[in-house]
Amino acid sequence: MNSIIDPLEPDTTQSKRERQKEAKRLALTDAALAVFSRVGFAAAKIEDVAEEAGVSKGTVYLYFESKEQLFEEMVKAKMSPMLSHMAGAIEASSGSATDRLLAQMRFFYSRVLNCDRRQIMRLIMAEGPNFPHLAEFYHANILSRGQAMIEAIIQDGVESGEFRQMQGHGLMQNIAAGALVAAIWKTVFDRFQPLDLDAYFETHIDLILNGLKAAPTEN
Amino acid sequence: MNSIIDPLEPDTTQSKRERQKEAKRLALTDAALAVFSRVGFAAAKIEDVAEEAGVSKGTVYLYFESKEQLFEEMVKAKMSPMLSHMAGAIEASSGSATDRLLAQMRFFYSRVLNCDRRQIMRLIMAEGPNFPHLAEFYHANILSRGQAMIEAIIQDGVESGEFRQMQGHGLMQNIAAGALVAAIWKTVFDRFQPLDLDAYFETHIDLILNGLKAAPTEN
DNA sequence: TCATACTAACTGACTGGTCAGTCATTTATT
DNA sequence: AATAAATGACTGACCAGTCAGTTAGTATGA
Repeated sequence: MNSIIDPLEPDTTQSKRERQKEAKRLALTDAALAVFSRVGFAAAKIEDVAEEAGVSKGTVYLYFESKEQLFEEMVKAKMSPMLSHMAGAIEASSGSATDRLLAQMRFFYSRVLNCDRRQIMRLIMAEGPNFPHLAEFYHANILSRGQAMIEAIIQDGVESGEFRQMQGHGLMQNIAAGALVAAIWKTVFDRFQPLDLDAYFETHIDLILNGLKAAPTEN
Repeated sequence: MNSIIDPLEPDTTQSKRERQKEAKRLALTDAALAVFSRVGFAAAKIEDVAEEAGVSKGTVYLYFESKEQLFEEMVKAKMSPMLSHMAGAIEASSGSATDRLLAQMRFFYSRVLNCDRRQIMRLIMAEGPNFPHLAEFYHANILSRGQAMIEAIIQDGVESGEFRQMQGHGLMQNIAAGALVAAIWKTVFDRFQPLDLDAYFETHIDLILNGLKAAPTEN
């Protein structure tokens, strides 16, 4: 229970209080994601976030300066796993370009679209204009990296003869677009026309890979 | 000035009052689009809409029952041109499937993405969960029709040998996705990384048409 | 053609409810 | 005992929606 038991364990140098504080911070960002997803930023009540996290309203303000800051911190916290994955993925380069592109897309579908993280994408689009900080952070840390990663893979594919040469303006956006639309559809229109994510994923990669593929008998 | 001058003119049977009322209604929906686009539904003030339309706050409530209704009516009013176009487009069927698909996409880019109407798409995505009525209307009137139109074109293309057969789940969403993402990018990330809509359009159709194209030497 | 009465359209000060953020007090930990 | 963490009643700003009062347009009669 105290730090004497295992003084070398990297994260157990924390006191009980520090661990509790960290757990509460996590509970708060989880609750914030749930509440903001449900009703959007403006209509979300701090009191509801507090209740969902099992604390009182005042406590929220011990962890976050303001509603705005809570929102921004929540997005950053929820997206950091994506960041570290992307950082690693740009380096790793085993397999064909096709396989690597597929692996990235599969990762994105399973770790973002198929869980509550997809709500964050909708929130960024919805609230982006009101949170220039956040839009900039998201662009600099997620979109730019995603773009670099995809463009590097495409470039390799062109050199290996798997893909044809395309002029690149908006290439990343067009390739990722299907995934984004899936996130939106699931959160807005699914009740009227349900979307089967697995089948959708197949259509998406089929269309994109065929779209990128070098023509076998061109010229 | 009065109706005796030209009693047969179809739209001049209206009194001066009626014409003014119609003009004011239009001014109000225009102002509402501008204000809602700028700050989102919740943060928008009715007083700002009123000021932008050149009337006082009370007047807004002579034309619309509530803030919600103003928002929904605005979306419907701004989208009705799309509706009539789509209704006609499903019938008209000259040219190859490729040409028809291209024509539809070109129309969408020029009449929706390249003007302030693209803000509506972002608003639907942002506010959709809070406006089930509106999401349903949008799905039933815009998305379903768009889907029917695109699938009909694809089907014709398959029969004529232009396109390959694809299993259709989410085909419309994947084809239209690039356009949606362009709308979002323009309104959220353009300031950090500007998007040239014309070049983007070229990439989009290039990727989609190549993705749909039947392989020349298959089987 | 003007004067008058009538009515539709508009106005903006006001009300009532909501909620972000505060802080004196209480509770838990060391 | 000392200190850190948590609480929730409270405050002040904000704003959707109202309505008594005002203005502009229209119809009628002299």
